[in-house]
Amino acid sequence: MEMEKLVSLCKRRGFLFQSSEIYGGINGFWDYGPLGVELKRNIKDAWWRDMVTGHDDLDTLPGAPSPFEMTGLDCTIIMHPQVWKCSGHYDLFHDYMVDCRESKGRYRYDQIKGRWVEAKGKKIFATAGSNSETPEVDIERQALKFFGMRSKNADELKWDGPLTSLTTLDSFEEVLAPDAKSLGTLTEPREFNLMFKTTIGALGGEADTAFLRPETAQGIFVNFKNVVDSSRVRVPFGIAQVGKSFRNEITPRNFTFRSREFEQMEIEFFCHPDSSQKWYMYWRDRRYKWYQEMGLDEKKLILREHTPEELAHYSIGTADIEYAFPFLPEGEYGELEGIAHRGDFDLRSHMEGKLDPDTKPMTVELNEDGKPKHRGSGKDLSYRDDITGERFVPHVIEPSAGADRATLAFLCEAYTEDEAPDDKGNMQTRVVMKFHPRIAPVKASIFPLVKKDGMPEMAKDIYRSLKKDWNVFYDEKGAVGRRYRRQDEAGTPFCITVDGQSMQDQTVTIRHRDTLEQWRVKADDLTSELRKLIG
RNA sequence: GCGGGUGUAGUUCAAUGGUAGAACGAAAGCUUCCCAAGCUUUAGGCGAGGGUUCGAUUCCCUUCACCCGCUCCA
Repeated sequence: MEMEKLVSLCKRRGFLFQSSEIYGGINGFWDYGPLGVELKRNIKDAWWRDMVTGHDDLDTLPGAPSPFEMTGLDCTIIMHPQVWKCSGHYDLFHDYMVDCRESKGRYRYDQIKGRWVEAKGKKIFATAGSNSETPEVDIERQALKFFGMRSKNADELKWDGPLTSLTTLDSFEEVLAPDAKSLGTLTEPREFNLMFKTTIGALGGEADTAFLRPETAQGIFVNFKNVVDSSRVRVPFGIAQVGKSFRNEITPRNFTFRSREFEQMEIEFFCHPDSSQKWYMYWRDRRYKWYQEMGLDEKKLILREHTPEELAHYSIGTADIEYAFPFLPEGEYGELEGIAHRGDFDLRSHMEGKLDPDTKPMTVELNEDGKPKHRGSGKDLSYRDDITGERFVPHVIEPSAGADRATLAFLCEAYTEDEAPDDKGNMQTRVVMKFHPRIAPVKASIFPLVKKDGMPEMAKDIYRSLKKDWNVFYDEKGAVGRRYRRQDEAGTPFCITVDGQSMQDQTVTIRHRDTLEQWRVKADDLTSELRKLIG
């Protein structure tokens, strides 16, 4: 499927529009149209229903180590700035980048490593980029190439000092960039603010700077104690939240896949440290299955465990659920959801001050004065098990899903072109959005076969009665075949048609979107029939 | 942020230094007893700003957006 066809259908049928389009659009922001808003809401509702309100607290679910509880939360987008300092976002999101004028490459300032080296009477700082697995080797190769030397003469290179970061240099004059052939091609470090800044108060100055949240998760962590104190939940339990987040992506790309304003569906699941590994595996497998149950093709979906090098050391595991989006090259997948084992990093950071993830066991990161770099709340966020009497800081499993990415995946998955006969029996290309009935924007469309003989009246009655339970649509205009095809493009799974026989025996036909099959049911049974079909 | 490409109606496209056409789609009506192509009618557009010119949708500059590659993706 070509992506342009889907993008054009989304615009044409009102799934997705570019934000602020009449002003020329704005990069990285997208609006959901009349059909899109229903689709996305259905996805979010299905998630909330399946994970939270529909959750059975009493029994042990298949694959789960024990029964558990689920509850919800809805917190603000703007939070106390200290939240982002302790979460680590403040430091991580203020990356300095340098660009190479020669290679056009861009590098994280602090991740370029290099060594001073002298040969042929010239001293340079040879470097390797952050993606280099063998920086020492790459740096030597760079140096040899620059000096025009062969590798057998490598011992003529006079190294001065150990591998060090570019950040230790005052000037880039003598720097040989990772992919450059000449010296001094790097620009000055420039700050990239990956968090959106805003100002609190009409007169706010620098001291009143706040941030739009880059993830919903932190709101759950900072409310952990509130939820425990107010809701009688016991570990293990999860807190779910759906809401907007904001990231100043450097390059928004691929339709809505990488947007600057986006919506997340996140769970923070709190459990005992001893059982966290099992819970991690439980959530990973359960969430993977969920996408398949909602209609994503198993063959286009992978569960990718992060390699040990990708993991934060405090994490036992992180897995991505990834989908083979059509805009990606063959064999590549895009992340829909990440399931991360986060240990006690977050709760402890909000208690004690931002932890240094590179220490083991983790200790609070200190500044030059030996004080915490970012102070925590000082509040006790540990949990006491009333039955065992044990007190501990729970470990956290975080299934973090992108609502917009899920919506995009379902749109891509649904887009189908097949062949259907026209009124003369000739086969015609038919565009069908094959959404799972649960997420289809419109559940059913009701038509009078022709606009006379009492059919519209009966069809309208049916429309009104079904409207109480579902988003249904009524259409009496034009040829019925045209009306069917219009609903196919909207992804409506069922079309109900009132015909001549209906006037005699009060039955109507139901037409299935994917099979084109039709069968008759009593008009009075439509609600129960649809309930069966939609699930 | 860099390089390349593209911006004309809701969509897909055409033409032109003298203010734009088509197809499909949409709307209204007619017809129609089951899968978009029957009839009539209607609405709708040169991404934005500036310049050159008597005159710019067309040429030039800037900008914005989209696509591809690089970069980035905590």
